[in-house]
Amino acid sequence: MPGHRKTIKDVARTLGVSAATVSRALAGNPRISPETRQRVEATARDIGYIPNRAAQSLVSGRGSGFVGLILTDPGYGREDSYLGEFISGLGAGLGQHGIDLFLAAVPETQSELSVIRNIVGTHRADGLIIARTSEADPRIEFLSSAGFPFVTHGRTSIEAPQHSWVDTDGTAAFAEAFEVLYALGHRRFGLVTIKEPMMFRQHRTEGLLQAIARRGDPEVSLQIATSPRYDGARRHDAIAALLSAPERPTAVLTLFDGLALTVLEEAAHLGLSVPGDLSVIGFDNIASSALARPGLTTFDSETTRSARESARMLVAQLAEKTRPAVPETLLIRPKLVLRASHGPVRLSPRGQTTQLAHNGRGARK
Amino acid sequence: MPGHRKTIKDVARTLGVSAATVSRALAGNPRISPETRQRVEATARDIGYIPNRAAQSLVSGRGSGFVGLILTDPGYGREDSYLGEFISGLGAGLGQHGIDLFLAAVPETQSELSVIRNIVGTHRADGLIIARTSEADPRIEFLSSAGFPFVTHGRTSIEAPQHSWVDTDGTAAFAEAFEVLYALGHRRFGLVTIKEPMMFRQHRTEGLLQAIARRGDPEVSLQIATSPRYDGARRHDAIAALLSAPERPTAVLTLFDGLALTVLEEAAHLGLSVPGDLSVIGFDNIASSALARPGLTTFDSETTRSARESARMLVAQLAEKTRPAVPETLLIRPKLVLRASHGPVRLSPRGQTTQLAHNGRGARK
DNA sequence: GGCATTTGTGCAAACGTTTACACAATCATG
DNA sequence: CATGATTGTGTAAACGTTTGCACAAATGCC
Repeated sequence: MPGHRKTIKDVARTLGVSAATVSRALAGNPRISPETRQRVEATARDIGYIPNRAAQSLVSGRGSGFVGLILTDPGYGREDSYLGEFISGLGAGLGQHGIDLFLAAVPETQSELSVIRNIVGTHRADGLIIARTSEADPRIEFLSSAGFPFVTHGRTSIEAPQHSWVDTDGTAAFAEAFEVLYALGHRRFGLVTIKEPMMFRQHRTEGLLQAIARRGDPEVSLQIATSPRYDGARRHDAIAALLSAPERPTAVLTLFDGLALTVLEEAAHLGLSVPGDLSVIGFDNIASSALARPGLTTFDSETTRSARESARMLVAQLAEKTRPAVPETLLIRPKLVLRASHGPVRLSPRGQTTQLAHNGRGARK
Repeated sequence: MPGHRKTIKDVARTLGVSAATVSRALAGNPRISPETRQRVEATARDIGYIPNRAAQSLVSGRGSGFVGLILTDPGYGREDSYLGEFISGLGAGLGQHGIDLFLAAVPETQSELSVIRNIVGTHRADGLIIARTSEADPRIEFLSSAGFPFVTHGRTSIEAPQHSWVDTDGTAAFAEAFEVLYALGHRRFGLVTIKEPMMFRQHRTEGLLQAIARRGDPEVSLQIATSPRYDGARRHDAIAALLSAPERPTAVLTLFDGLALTVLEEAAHLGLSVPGDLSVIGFDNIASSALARPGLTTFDSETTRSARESARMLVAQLAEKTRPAVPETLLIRPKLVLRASHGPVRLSPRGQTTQLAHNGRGARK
């Protein structure tokens, strides 16, 4: 059977030219006559020739045609649809350019960094997408020094960027949330945050603190509840404590919707009406937020769009031979999705507020 | 700079042996003395030698080390966390075997089948995972006839399998749901289903119909509401119609949780109490189901486990040279997650029920 | 019409591996 | 001590492609 895969030589033979000519014709080499190119392309298609990528990349050192995404976070996928949305966006952004997405799982026995090192070493991928950056991120340091193309979803520092990234402007969003609530009369604020040093934690928190400071209203107070990211029980406890404090906040911002939904639950549990007794604003606009009672006011973080843009940037980076002197960055402003979990403050009978130090950091309950 | 990538020759040179010896030693060829193997391995590690996969697969015809997953469904990722969970499971299952996952997006301009054909042609992947099978699935036909290794998540036919698959036993689950509700006194049932001819639709529906037929109680009736899968408005309409029928069902099964949540919403809208006036059971146990009010009784479909098993099967298939005569299959029995959306039927004042024809198919409203 | 230039093509080497075959050294056997 | 088996290693070809170099033919110029 001639079931064997067609090679460039087969094309050459049927056409009576050399393999070199076929190679050049297919590569669009200008030294091949247009007429020959035509004939080559036709026969290549006819006999079903498909270039052998292994051979190609062996000789030309050309990339693998893959862009990698590291699958690490065990909470990925379970809690929300972040991963699904992100991947959909990446796939769409890359597919247009004939690049495929390659997912590397991190086995329990290995560190994420070692997986990255392996990918870089083996050239398994031509570039990497790094999701969910944390505050001190060794991955980024390694990739930068290795000169490997990558784009992060999430910034790492406020300073001038050393690499390309796409991020959500959590700073602006949280400032906006504060202003909306302040305008509704709220003065006692709560923030539900996580222990883990993710960049988005830092940005969103700062957005809130800066907005409070900018306002400069001494009546504004802020109480902060912190819990581990994936520990449901601790999360409930922390939030319950926040809501049952004697001077409990009348408005609570949360780092992401999952936390806000828990606030909603705890509020119901404690007999607090939302938004009557308590306003709640989340972040991300996950599917459950629309279904919550009351519907959660939150920010749409446009994960899919971020992913598509990340893909675009990485592809652009791969196309250039050298790394761009000044990396491309994109800050996406999340849109406030108004639903029913926020409203004007209800004048409480015993309504005195805690003082706020002007450095912007509120008293910790 | 010696920044060039180390080759097998570098190892050979530093050791004073031939490249062939190094290759054999690293491959575990038994004709190499243990002592030499030791030395080779040591120096290889020392100088940081990483085999060039392109060269390897060029000469040995060995596979690419990738397993592909086709990203097609635009609803993927948005509605629930299926994609995220599935990918996490796949990654975990494959990572253990040093195989990587590769995601191919389907551009709007191309059909999924052409993408698959391309992957098979280019040997971009050694095997494929096909998710969410539909009732007449050309993908499966093509892959089967091409002799390409693959595993599907979801069956395609009830008959003896021609290929390996992992699936969720929706038939048994829906029968179980029916029995639970029947025991609680329900006789008027509703089913919310979708237009699209997915396999899981068929299996789950049949499970319910069979259970009804088995019961043989002429008092049992079934009304069916159908809507397009992703059309929220039509979905609401169809469900509202079902719930406001004069002889509306007292218990509603839905094909998946998304539909059940809509039932919950519509019930609230119509002033029906759940589970007092209406029992609802979903399928999949998505995150929102636990947060719904009342908590949704549903089945846990164990997506992650399915994915892990799919990966395992595919890896096993790849390891064998020939396709197994009798494909491996796995039917996972979903576990009923009892929450608060179902309960005993409330005796209605005007409680006569529709007759049920004995072929098991109920009257369509 | 001779010469330089342009244009199109072929030859052969190279990329980093694996592997069939050959061969040298060692060893047991008679 | 010759013989054959065993053991370990080297040689060289092959995988399918790209590309530097050479070269023949066609073209332009004086």
